[in-house]
Parts: sequence; structure tokens; C-alpha cells
Amino acid sequence: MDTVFKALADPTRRALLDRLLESQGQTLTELVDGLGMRRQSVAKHLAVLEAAGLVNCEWHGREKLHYLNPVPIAEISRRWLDRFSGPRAQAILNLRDALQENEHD
Amino acid sequence: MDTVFKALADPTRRALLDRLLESQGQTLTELVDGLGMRRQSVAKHLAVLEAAGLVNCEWHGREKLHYLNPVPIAEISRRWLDRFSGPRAQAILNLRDALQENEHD
DNA sequence: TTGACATGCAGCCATTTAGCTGCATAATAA
DNA sequence: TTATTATGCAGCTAAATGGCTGCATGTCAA
Repeated sequence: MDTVFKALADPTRRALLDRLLESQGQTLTELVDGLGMRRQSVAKHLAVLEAAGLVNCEWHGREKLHYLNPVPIAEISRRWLDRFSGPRAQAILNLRDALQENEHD
Repeated sequence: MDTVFKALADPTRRALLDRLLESQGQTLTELVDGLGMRRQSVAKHLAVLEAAGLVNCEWHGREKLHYLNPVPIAEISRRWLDRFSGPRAQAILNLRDALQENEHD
């Protein structure tokens, strides 16, 4: 579980998860695009995500397809984070949402 | 939000949040106990948690009391993590829970 | 078969991090 | 007042991190 938290700590890696959530089965070179970073750096980040179990891979010829695995995230959410967000925190967030609504008038 | 993720990435800091969840308003010297680490190191960790908004402090004489603030955790849970844990991940976790139940027979 | 393309592996370097020590300051207690 | 206690601040060091380059390997297409 520590590896999951550490994997989520980097903004580039969170961006990669976002990208994979949009469309799964992307290849490394596809994922490199738009990150402003060398291929090898992105490969390292993907390796970290894979080691944490957040991304599963499947080889297709010379292409490595990347798939998002939501289970570890759901797990830390349920087994760790949920203990902290009691009804009080929820209420505050609901209030904040309501205020944001009014801002959009 | 990046500071929150980074703050949660360290096991010592997560342990501190656990301790504060058990009993709020603890002082630094109380929190040091059991961590096997110098006071100054723990103080640094608490400073990181405070900068991320996860911990609020209140001075009482020469004592600094620490309180857990669950809002940032609830926020990343709702605005970020929840998008990833769809019904499929939930189902897998439920199944896993059921299997663990049987293990305890 | 050969050239182009997708990826991996090894290593370099600067920055950050997480622990530490030593000393300073402020508040309580004797 | 003086000693003790709670904390802060500055700085050191080793290790981890995140970017890079260069080269190797394996697959597809002409």
C-alpha cells in the first residue's frame, strides 16, 4: 500500500492515470505525447505505476499496451481514507460545493 | 492538492494522522513517543502535514496542540480517487472481503 | 534482407527528502 | 529567580527521486 501512495505522489504519474482513464490500452509513445518529457522518463513513471499495481500491461508484438487497474485506488480509499472523512468533512465539502454553484451565477 | 498527495506518501506521516485520528489535540512530545525517531524529525513531518492543511495547530502556553483536518482527504477522495473506483473495482473488493471472511473459519 | 520503429537497460546529474546534531527561545515549576 | 520542559531554527549527510543521454534489442514493413 505504501507503493500505491508513493506512486500517486507524483503529478506526472497522476496525469498518466488520468490519460489511461480516458482511453485504455495506450502505448508508451502515445502516452509520451503532451507530457513534455523524454520517452525514457515516462517509461520510468509507468514502471512505478506498474509496480504499484495501478497499471497492467499487455504485449502486442512490439507494442506494450497499458491498462488502468482501479482496484488499488479503491482499496486505499476504502481501507484508509474513508476512516478520515467523517460526516463533518462531508458537510463542509457539500457547503463548499453549494458556494461554488452560486459563484457560477 | 499536490502537497496533500505528497504528504500522504510517507508512512511516518500516515502513522501520525492515524494517531491524531485516535486522539486529537496531542502535543509534539506525545506524538514522538513510539515512532523511534528524534523530536526534530517528527516536527518536520508535522510541518509538512500542516502545510498540506491536513493538520491544524493551536498554541496553549508552551504546548502546540495538533488537530486532524479531514477535509483535504475527503476532497481528494471525492474529486480525484472516486473517478477511478468504478462498480467493477468495488465488486472485486467485495469479493476479496468475502474470501477473507472464509479464511477466518 | 534491411531500415525504421517501439521499447528496454545502464548510467549520469541535480534536486529533494528524511533522518540527524547543536543551539536558541519561551513558558512553566520549584 | 532558576532549573526544567516544549518547541523552533539552522545546517549536515546519505539516500531516494526525477530528469536526461547513449546504446541494445526485438518487431514490423518495404
